[in-house]
Amino acid sequence: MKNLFENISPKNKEKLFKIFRASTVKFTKGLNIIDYMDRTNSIGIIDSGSIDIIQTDYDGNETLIDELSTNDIFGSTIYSIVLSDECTIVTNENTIVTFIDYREIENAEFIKSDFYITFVQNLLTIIFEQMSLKNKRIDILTKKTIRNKLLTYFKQLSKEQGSKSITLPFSLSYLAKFISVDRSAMIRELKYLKEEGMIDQKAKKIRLYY
Amino acid sequence: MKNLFENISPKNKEKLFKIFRASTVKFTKGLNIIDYMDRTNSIGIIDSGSIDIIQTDYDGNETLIDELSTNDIFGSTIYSIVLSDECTIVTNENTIVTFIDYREIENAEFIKSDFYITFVQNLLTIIFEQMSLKNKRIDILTKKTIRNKLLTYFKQLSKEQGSKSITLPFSLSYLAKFISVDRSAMIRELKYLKEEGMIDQKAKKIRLYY
DNA sequence: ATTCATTTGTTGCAATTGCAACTTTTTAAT
DNA sequence: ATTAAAAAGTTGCAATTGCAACAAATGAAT
Repeated sequence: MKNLFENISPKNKEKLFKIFRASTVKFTKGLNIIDYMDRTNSIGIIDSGSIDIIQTDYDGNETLIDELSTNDIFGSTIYSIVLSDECTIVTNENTIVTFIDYREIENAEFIKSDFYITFVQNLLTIIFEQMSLKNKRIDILTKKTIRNKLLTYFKQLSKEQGSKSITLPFSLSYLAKFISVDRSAMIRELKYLKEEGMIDQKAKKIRLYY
Repeated sequence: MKNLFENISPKNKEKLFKIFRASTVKFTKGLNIIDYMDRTNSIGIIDSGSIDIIQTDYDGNETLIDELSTNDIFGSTIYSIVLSDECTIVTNENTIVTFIDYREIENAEFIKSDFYITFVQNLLTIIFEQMSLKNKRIDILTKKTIRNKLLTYFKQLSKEQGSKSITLPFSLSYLAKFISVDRSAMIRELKYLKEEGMIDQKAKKIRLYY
């Protein structure tokens, strides 16, 4: 996976930081990042660690909007919901984030240097990757039954891993959140799939027979 | 909404077309676009009209993966599914598409001109918009009941339109597809919401009371 | 080694949903 | 104005799902 500053020397990285008013910040676990962000014009890219984006309703209910990890991008332009008042961005662990000022990408008429272009290209690559991930998730979420959601996800993994034997990148509990279904109902459905001989599954190892 | 060639003169637009091996193609209704695309490295941006992305399963079932319209972007980088063999991209109406060769964005070391940067900035803006749209849709799709999907969508619209009285941008039938639920079940749920006094709804006009 | 937390697995039950098969209304096309 | 084609709306019913309330297993931390 591409890094935002791939193929850019430390010296030029520093220049870019100045141009984009960028900063890399290390957060400890459990912090609310949102105060560190310029509320309207900055985007954050996670270098390492992970964060939760949580929305608090008018009636106090908390909804987990998204869980982000390495290379994920967040900011008002991307999550229009996010920077409204009812939103919290919390680190799940020690997390390093790079913030850049989005306006400077838009208004950088003066920059015609190689590293600027490299940077923008890197950014584009990361964003395309993100788009692809979101499309894949939508592909799953639009399926109407738990069974079809699971099968769609397994198919995606199988394609990525180039095999009918796949390994889940996360726990079953997390999978249930990812495909947005009740965990116990999902495990019940997995059982049915096993009984019908569609799959073999033991912990994170799954073999597809379809 | 921003156009890909916003603030770029016709002359420079032509130069960009050469650099990116771009072409703008007019398609009549019902055509399969996919043959016009370089299978691996080109992305298409819809200037006007609309297309369906359809996946055909191993057993012949057709699934509508996405319906795209003005400013939407498609291509192997974005829909990893798309350019596999089982995929068709069909125009719903007369449609104009601009294809650009993605490699040239990545390898354009030689270009340091203003219009190049403007172009990349426009592209970034469009992609950020797209990301935001996808996040919003995911926000809806992750809700577990039809009711919550509807309320989430209405809330989004209400925010965009700055009012508790909103106008749907498309038909109810399309809305059902968009939030991925059975149409008749959705209309039933709308009825309940009306009966409970949560909303008023007549055709595409909806008033929220929550 | 033991404790605590997380993850996995199970099941009954009520609520929600999709599906099918309709009718009615609205919109578009000649 | 007439016809055709979408869109909207209705309802019964079976299947799927979420929820709650558990028990068991696994993993991490001291």
